[in-house]
Amino acid sequence: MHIYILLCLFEISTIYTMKQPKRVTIYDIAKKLNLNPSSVSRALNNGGNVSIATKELILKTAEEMNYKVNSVAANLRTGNNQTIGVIVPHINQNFFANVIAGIEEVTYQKGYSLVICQSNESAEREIKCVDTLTNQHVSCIIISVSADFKDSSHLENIQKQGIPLIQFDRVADELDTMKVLNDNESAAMEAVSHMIAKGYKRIALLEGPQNLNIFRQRKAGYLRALKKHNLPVIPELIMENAWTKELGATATRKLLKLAQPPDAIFASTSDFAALGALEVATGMNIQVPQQLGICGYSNESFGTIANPSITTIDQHSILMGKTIAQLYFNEPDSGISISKNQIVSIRPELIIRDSTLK
Amino acid sequence: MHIYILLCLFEISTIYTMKQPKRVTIYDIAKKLNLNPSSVSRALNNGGNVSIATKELILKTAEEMNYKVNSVAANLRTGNNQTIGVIVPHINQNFFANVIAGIEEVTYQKGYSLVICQSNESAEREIKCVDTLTNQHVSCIIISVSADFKDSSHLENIQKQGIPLIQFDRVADELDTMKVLNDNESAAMEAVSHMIAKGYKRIALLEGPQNLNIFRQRKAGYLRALKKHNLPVIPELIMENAWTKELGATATRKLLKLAQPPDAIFASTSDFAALGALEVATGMNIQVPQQLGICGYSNESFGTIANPSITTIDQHSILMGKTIAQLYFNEPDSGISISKNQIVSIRPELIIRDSTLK
DNA sequence: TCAACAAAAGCAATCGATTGCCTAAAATAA
DNA sequence: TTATTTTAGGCAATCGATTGCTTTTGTTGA
Repeated sequence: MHIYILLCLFEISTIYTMKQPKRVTIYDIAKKLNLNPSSVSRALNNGGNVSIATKELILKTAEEMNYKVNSVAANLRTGNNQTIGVIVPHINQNFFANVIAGIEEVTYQKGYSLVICQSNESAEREIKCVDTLTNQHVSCIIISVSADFKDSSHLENIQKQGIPLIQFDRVADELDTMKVLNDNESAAMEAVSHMIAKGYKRIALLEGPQNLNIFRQRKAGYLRALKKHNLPVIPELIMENAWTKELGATATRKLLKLAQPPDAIFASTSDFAALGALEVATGMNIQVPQQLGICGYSNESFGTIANPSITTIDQHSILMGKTIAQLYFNEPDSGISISKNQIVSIRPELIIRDSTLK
Repeated sequence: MHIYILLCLFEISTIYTMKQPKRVTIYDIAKKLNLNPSSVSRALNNGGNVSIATKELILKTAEEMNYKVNSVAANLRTGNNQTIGVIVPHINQNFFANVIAGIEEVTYQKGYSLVICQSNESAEREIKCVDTLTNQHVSCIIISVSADFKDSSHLENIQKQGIPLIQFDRVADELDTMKVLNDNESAAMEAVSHMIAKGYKRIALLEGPQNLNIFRQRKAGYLRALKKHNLPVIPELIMENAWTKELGATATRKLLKLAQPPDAIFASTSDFAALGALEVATGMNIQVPQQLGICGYSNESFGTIANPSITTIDQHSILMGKTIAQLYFNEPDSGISISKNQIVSIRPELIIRDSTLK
């Protein structure tokens, strides 16, 4: 009976030990070696004022005791936590996943880690993400705003807290921050000009939410191309909010039912919308590209697989991510650069495939 | 001249202020209200021992002074930082991006944030990621190991530090941790059985690196299906390391050149490999699915777009992510559950499309 | 052998929030 | 009115690493 109870207690203490194993600190190392914690700290950080002999002893003991630095404590003291926060609408969208991969590639080299948040296209949630990251005192916040974006006070607040802010792709234009952008207008203009050159004359536009700069810019590029080539702007060919495959399909159905249907569609929102358009056209026995040209945006992986393959615009997303991170590291210490409204523009690339080759 | 210098100093101090604006702490609030920091802390955390009047005053003042809690300091004191670390081979692969999105959905609800690392399929880098996360004292580490995975001492070390560890998809079988897995063997068996039922008799296997459990399991499922239906195992139809589109294409070319080529290919590695196979077959004027059946794995978005559409296996990746996070939150405090070798298995789903419909 | 100096190691404050314990004040009961 | 109990708020230690300053030890040169 006694033995049973003893075993029980032993069990409980084991569990407790498992839950909260006391982690080894520099104090433990110091005590073991009869040294002062400061010496241990200096040894571990390659600081001066430690003899080579004790330094090696400390390093060896730390290794033996399985010591791991507590970055939380170190960060509190030094005030710099090597962490960068990233806020995107969705982690699992190709473009954003690639940008993050690009950022990570650079930050990893520098020994920084990334904290990722997704806003789910909701402004409310975006604000919460910003709060989380500012509370954590991250070294920098990188953001592409949600579709639901309304006002930028939460972004201004980041700056007020003294945290460098880098916006990319979808940005609040009016805010004076570092920005890494695609030249959407030029890309759209190039795409539409290409279609005009191929002989398309009634080019429809599938546009995205106009509160986002990127969709405004793409529309501007579309309009500029028409103007340049003396083509009229036909309002009934401009379809609002067609930025998913389904919405793209719906918009295309409407377009193709017009008395004077378009002979081409520029799905400025995404390749998904372009795919929706393609499927609708194919379903109606309309020949692509002969009767209808289609151009997408974003260079999704399925673009080459579709039949016909889809002309699109590549945004160099991984490069974009790398550029963002480099922008931070090139000027990490200069307070003034933050206010200089530094903008880096990446030139997207038109990828011509079969869907516009009449 | 004096004025010039003064201006200069002013400039410099401005820059300095921008770089390191002193952030408002509870001490600032306490001083302003002639209170003790402890009261401020209690007021902000809804702790007791503060009158409603002072509490409201404190909250109002905190708001006015634009106070943001310093989570680093709070975490150091409480020892619990609401952060979960995730290590995956690549952030920008569909499957992993979706799993992360699933994890994030749950952790966000709980007020936790995610630190994401990618191992780039390198064991060395994976170890560094583990170090970073343990140093940060994250509350939990979630990992899917790299293709380069050799030994699991770094994972054991996570447990030694008392950090709960959840492995998913690609796991170190021998380690006693929580695991969330796909039932790869059953799924593979189901897929191959389906092909056999459709009349395919010489089914080739494109297999992945056998140091990864998932590829071993899929192979086992393939073998079990053959055995069950009394089909012989033909070694020359089993192709090693065919786990990208290119490698899948190369393997397929070899297979189709055999004296007795296969009449079906099970690309157990990915839809990409299946796509490679499909393109090679199409290029050789071999009819899919009439002359050659093809089945992939992972349900990539292009599966429906390919011609013919590709039969595949959906891994329910977002659900998997959610399950992982829930597993952590259901048992966050129970030391014993960690050692119970808790395994959750998610049943993948065979998605039959045209590429196997002879 | 001793002064002068350099190197090594110790001391103690600090970062900012949290929390157990204690005291003062207010509210209630006797 | 006094005794007793709540309630509000203050004090000080704590989490673990870092770092300026001081003290001790060791080395070099005279």
